Amino acid sequence: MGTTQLEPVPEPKYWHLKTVLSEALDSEFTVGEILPNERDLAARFGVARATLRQALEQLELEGRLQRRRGVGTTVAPPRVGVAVGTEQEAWPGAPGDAWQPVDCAEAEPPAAVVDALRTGPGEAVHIVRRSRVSHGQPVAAELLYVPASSVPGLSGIDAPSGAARARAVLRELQHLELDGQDRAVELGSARAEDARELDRLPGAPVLVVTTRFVARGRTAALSVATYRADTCRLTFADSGGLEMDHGPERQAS
Amino acid sequence: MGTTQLEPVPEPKYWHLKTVLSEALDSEFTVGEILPNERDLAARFGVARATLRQALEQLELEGRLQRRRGVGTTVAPPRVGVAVGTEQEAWPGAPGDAWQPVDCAEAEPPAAVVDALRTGPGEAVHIVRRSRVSHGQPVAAELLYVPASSVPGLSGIDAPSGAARARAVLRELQHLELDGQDRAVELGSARAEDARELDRLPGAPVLVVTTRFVARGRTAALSVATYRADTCRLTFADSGGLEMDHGPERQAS
DNA sequence: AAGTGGTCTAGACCACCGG
DNA sequence: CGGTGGTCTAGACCACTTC
Repeated sequence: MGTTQLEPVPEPKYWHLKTVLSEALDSEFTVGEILPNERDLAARFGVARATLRQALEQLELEGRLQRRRGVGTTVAPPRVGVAVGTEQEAWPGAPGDAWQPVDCAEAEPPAAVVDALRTGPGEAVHIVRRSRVSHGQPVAAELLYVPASSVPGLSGIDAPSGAARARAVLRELQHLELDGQDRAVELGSARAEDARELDRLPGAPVLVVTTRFVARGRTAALSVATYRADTCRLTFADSGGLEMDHGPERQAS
Repeated sequence: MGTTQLEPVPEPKYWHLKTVLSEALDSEFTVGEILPNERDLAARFGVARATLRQALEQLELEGRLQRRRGVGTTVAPPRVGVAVGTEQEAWPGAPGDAWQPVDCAEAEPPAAVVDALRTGPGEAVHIVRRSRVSHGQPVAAELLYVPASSVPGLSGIDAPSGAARARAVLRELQHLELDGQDRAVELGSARAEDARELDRLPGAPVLVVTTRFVARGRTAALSVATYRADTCRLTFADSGGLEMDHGPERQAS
């Protein structure tokens, strides 16, 4: 038999470590349980803390772990399915949508939004902030950009402030006839402000869902929603109406 | 004026660095241009290489940079929009879909797939591998799980191998009437095999799109597609039919 | 105050790509 | 071969939570 060559091209330590930890999580830990601290774990596996952290970071990215400064590392529950685009053909703020208005300001939007809205440069829009909660945890923060021309009813009104004003903008939106909407999903990292609202550190990975609402051939509103990528699975019930109910759902591997 | 306190609660260096680099990318670099190497950049900013790398990692995650071992770091082009779920109500392999069959095997699927397919334990399924190319670059790898019961026409046939067999399975699928489909998107990290196919390192961030195809009240096929998260923006044209054509599209910030 | 995860350093070596 | 990004180390200090 001679010498058995275990790793002709050895895989990185952190990768192997991640696999080992992943299997341990499946077999020896229960949801919510706290792991030993990083220094102990690193010592136990005979690696530097930085290497151990590289493995933990990946597992957190995959939604297997949850880490909180000053507290510890815990086994994360399975990702929650969050419905996106179920209420087809409805404006934001339509009865029964999952969002809660937070406040509203009138300001000049960032350049990327100006592009999408095709508003003139320097033109102010209503910016409605909303948040979304699922299972008691905040899962998403949204910025909804509404050009003044989409909500003409608001022009002369003495604006209330905060959430009341946000609701007023949403109410006005419903008067328009919605022609359609399209949506894009991409990976991003949380801005400092979103991170605070999502109870994460700045730079945390998020799924950015951009939705364009079209009325009268124009983009009447633009929603940019950032979902916690570690805890959320975005679900799209395109048709057929069947619920996607597939248990713990590990990544097929 | 006294001493101006710049950072009462200083933000992390890597975060500040990322901002500085991001602005430099916008103003002083063009797509495809190569940046100075990491050791030089770190020295220029007066930080350790590890810290500089933390900033670069974030920028790569956001699709602003592209790094390749042995080559260097280049300014990435804007993310490509990849249509997902445009061809509503169509089986995989329907004429004109974006995927290219690679090969096909018959094997027992992972546990998570068994759950979703509701096949019995130990029951083998056809596993079709497909790949998707956009703008000359591979953007996604797919594993399509098809229970034998969904393609009865294949049972007695002497199976051809490789792509031909994959095409045969897809052809058989079209005979079923598709009742509906639902889809989920979540963040994952590339398995070693997918990473190779996507020209990335193992563990690279990917968007995992799971699609369940329903026929006769059962899940007749399950697709698990992993898209490069750094280069892809998944687009869903839910309705209205308007193209989403919003230029360079930075994250609204 | 004690303990946790988060940031940062300075250095080393490795795997890969190109000329 | 030289240069690049990728991995790994051993240590230090900081920010935060909890007791």
